[in-house]
Amino acid sequence: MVSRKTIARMSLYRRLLISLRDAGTSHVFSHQLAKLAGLTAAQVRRDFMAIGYSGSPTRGYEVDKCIESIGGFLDGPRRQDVALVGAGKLGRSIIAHFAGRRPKLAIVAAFDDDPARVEGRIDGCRCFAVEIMESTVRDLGIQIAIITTPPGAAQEAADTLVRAGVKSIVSFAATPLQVPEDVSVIDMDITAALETAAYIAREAPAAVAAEAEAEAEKAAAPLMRQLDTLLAGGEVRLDELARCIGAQIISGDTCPQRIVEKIYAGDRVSDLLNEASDRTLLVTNLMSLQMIRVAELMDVPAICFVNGVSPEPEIVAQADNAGTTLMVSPIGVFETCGLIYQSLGAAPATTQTAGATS
Amino acid sequence: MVSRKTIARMSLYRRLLISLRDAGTSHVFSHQLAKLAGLTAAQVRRDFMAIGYSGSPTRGYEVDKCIESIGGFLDGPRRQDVALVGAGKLGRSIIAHFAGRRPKLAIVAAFDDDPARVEGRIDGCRCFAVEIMESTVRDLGIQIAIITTPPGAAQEAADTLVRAGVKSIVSFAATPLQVPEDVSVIDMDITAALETAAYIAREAPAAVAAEAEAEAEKAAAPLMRQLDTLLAGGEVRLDELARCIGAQIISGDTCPQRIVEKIYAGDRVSDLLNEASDRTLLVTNLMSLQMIRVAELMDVPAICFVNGVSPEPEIVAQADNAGTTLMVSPIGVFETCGLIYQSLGAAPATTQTAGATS
DNA sequence: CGTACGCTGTGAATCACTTCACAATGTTAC
DNA sequence: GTAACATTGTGAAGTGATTCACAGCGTACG
Repeated sequence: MVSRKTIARMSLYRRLLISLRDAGTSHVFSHQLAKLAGLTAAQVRRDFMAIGYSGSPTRGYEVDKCIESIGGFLDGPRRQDVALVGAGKLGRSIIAHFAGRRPKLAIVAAFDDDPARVEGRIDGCRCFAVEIMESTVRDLGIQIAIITTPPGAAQEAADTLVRAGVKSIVSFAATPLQVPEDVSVIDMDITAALETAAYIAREAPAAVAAEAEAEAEKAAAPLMRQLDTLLAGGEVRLDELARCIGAQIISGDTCPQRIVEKIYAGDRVSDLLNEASDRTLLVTNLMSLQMIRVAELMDVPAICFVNGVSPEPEIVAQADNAGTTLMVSPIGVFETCGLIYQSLGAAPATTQTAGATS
Repeated sequence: MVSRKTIARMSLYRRLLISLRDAGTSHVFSHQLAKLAGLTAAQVRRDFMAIGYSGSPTRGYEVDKCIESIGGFLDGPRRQDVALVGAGKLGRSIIAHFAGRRPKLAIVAAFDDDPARVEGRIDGCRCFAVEIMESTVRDLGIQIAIITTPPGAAQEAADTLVRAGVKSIVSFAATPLQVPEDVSVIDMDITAALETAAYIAREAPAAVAAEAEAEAEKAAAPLMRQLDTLLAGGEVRLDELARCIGAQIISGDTCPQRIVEKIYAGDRVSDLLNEASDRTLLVTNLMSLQMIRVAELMDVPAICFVNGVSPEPEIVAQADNAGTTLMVSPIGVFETCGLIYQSLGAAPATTQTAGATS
């Protein structure tokens, strides 16, 4: 009833929503989620409609409730176990990827024909010989499998799995699998993906005026608001900007030449969600891990703390990890904004020193 | 003009055709190729139409010519180089997967932030530090990249790649990437794929009566889901243990002196897989053949049923066969565990009545 | 109290992709 | 030589997913 694509998007929404929740956001609008997911707002609303979750016209969607609703839809009432065939590098990296991630969905057994790999443990998942795969999978009642074998072994593995009662297979093998029609295969064809990428890279019709236009439109659209946004006409490099205000770059100095064309001063997460972009410098006096996370989420390239504080190592680490440049201005928000404003040269006044942790 | 899906299928067709050629086939009909690819004949014909390759109404498509035509469409005139960011297990397995595969499409450089990986060679592909990624990618004129970093680093990697001139990215990161619109991203979301598979496996029912039955059986199985793992420090012989709790040994009395140092109480097979060893006594109230098989698989020396049940002959036979000792305690799981615990002599509390499938 | 706003939910329209259906065509059988 | 056949190539129809566009609604603000 619900399409496969919608289901895949649900998985994505949930991950995004969890990030938002961890960042302290309680409500989110469809267009914000759409931006994060790289989709349209209408798409997001339709998808939520499909699982019967409703938001409020004024507040948007409640993050917690929404995560829960998606959970009720995606997760079954019981835990579902997964088997993996082919414990090579790819297989092992997938096991590692899921280890302890979703409690309701765990790769519990791996199978391989290489005796060297059998009987070992890979990230807490046991590896068995393929010979016992059919009986084991059947006995464990496993209905989901991942195939990461070489192409030659994939079909045979699939046949065995189907006999053992598997209903759904994710295949990374470079071979299309023939299965009965009550079994479904999700094909992750890496070769096809790369070759497609190559084609697109080559035939990309050198984006033209269309893009410039769209970009301009986008920049123009979400501007004016009563909040503390200082909009500069031009663009500035981060390192230049830091120099102007006498700020010290603490972290992420690998790319100080990133460009900034907008400044947001404050710490209201919800405003940040609306205003911030990958060209926004965030000036804030709230030094918290949460802030870094939100910045990361919104692709904000840099954060400027004020009053000469020294961020805790944990914060610096998180920023480093996220690739967010961190700088500290020796002066306050107001003065920092003022200085930046001045150095950017003119434009009327919208500068404000607002904030207060929502 | 040609859709992304069509391009991906081209890649697949070519691989299938190459297999056919290697098998000595010179001509192929659309319906044959369709069967191999898991598509319809009409689809195949349309796709070939898109690249302007024609077959003969009577002989079908000429394998050699067809491979050539697809090559002319998919491959560029020059070799296209590919960069890979994130040389973890997944990254390395992808490098290995493509090593020397397609002459026109080669992963020529990998990048990682772990110094331990830098400067090494992975299947003939050099690994560099991320710091030099932008300049290197630009200098090599690379337009295609694969991202296999952890989610936190993916966006930054993408930004750097875009700055370096990359036009097309294949991403395995669990984060949607924000890129300018002249750059395209092919998302291989493994998490979404697996969760989709799980959903399909679960909702797939409706097939047959047999399956409905199986479903019902399964629903009944995990009734007693609170698993209680009682971990004892010491070692005990099986026959001693049986005596302590007043259990009757039914089968496998050949080696009752086997040693037990751990007790697992419950019937969650997936937990069993992780918890059980050849020194674990399994206390369970689920008397099924399946349980015996799992025990056998894990080399569990003994199973203790509870509430004084009488196992069916079939079950006893299977246990005998497997050399698994079978005993029946006259009391319930909780009491059985308690008694054993006590008899093993204290140790503070590690008894848990945990579980409950959230 | 009323007006204006911005968001959600959703029918309808659009778009993208796949399948149908059949004329055109070369091959074989006789 | 021609009738029967199986297959291709393709316009047209169908199907499924996405986007548009707007009614309805709850809130904020005057």
